[in-house]
Amino acid sequence: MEERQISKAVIKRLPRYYRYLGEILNSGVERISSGELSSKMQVTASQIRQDLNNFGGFGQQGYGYNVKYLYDEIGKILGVNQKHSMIIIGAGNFGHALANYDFEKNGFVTKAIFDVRPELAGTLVRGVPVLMMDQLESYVRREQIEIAVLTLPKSRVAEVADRLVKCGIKALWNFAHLDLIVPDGVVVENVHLVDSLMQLSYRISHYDGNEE
Amino acid sequence: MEERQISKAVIKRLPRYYRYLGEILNSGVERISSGELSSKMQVTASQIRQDLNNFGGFGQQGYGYNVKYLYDEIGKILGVNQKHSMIIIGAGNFGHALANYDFEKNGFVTKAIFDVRPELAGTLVRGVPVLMMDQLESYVRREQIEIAVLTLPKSRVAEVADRLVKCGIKALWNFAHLDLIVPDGVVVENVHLVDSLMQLSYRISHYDGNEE
DNA sequence: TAGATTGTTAATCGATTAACAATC
DNA sequence: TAGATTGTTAATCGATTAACAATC
Repeated sequence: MEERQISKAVIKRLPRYYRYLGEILNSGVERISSGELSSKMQVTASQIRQDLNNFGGFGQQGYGYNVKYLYDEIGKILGVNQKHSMIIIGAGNFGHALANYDFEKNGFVTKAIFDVRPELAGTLVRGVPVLMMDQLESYVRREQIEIAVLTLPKSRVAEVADRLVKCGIKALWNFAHLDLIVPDGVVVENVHLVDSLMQLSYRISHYDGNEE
Repeated sequence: MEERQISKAVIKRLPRYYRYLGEILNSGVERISSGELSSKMQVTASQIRQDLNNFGGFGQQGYGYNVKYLYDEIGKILGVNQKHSMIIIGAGNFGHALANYDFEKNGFVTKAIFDVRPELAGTLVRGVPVLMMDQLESYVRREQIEIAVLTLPKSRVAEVADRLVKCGIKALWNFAHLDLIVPDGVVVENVHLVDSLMQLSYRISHYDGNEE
């Protein structure tokens, strides 16, 4: 499955390209040059061309890029052309918020929410059933769940992550404020909100202009 | 206010140093060398020393770093030694989740939540009052709010951001999936959950080992 | 064909790592 | 004093930008 190793910096920019191209597509524009896209996105045209050429030549000299085609290709690279089955662990405020978020248009389908509180058993959140933690392993195996969203208390995350890994989860989207240790082959993506807020705070006191 | 310009990469690592040092401090350890911290955090000792020396010499040759002192100093650099007043715009699921999150221990105090729905007026979320959007400007000015958390629909974010900027907000913590345009002097930090999920998806299909 | 714009190589810039003299 | 470990300079590595030949 391996093409040339792509740098983290490039991967991080892909969703942003995808978003802009989606908007441009919706506005009815058919083709775009790296120069035009560059001025819309505030990145260099050179970087756009370099980034895209990591994955192949999607453009055409003298013409530019076909917006629809490029959008679809980046979608494929990101894997959002496929369905990804997802469960949320923790039916707290955050779990609820994520269950109500519309990730489905990008292919991420939330199948169930897990919690320990018996009074939630069988209830629905936006049509998604809340199940009990003792059903976790059997459910993940049976439904071939790919992604688990971890929105449970820090103290319980490591143990739950272990259980998920043991029943073959592919990826953990971790909202707890700690670094998970997982075996090779399991992907972890962290959303450390506190870190984000601290960076904001840093920038308030050492003002240095915007944009990462 | 300007010391030497610090790179984004360094700033991004600071909250993680802060978190590890906090845990080490709690475990009762008094001093630590860059080498020890390096093996705990999976970064090079060289990077730790370089990063810290952007802000001054916090260590001592032959000894290492005093954990408590270093922890406090990084806290000061990040600005989490001070109180930051915060409002949340949008009392939806996400707004609720964030209002319930314990940011206060790091100095971020949520003062109010704003929404347009009249039926929410005067209600409380974890003791925080829900106010109506027509009171936004006067409240921000009167209470000298520093940070606004934007958890409202994409279509309304730009307009609200403008209003906040006009009444002197210092920073926007933006959860909407778009790039805000703000004047110089206002800080924007984005939390693009969809982008994070797409990176996860990319990494599932092009498995490449972990850690950013 | 002439003009435009890509794909790609080369140059530059910045960030990370290594090395080591300074010093506790 | 000898050993440890920092602070800092130098070397390396990687990412971004510039330049341009290829080509539609």
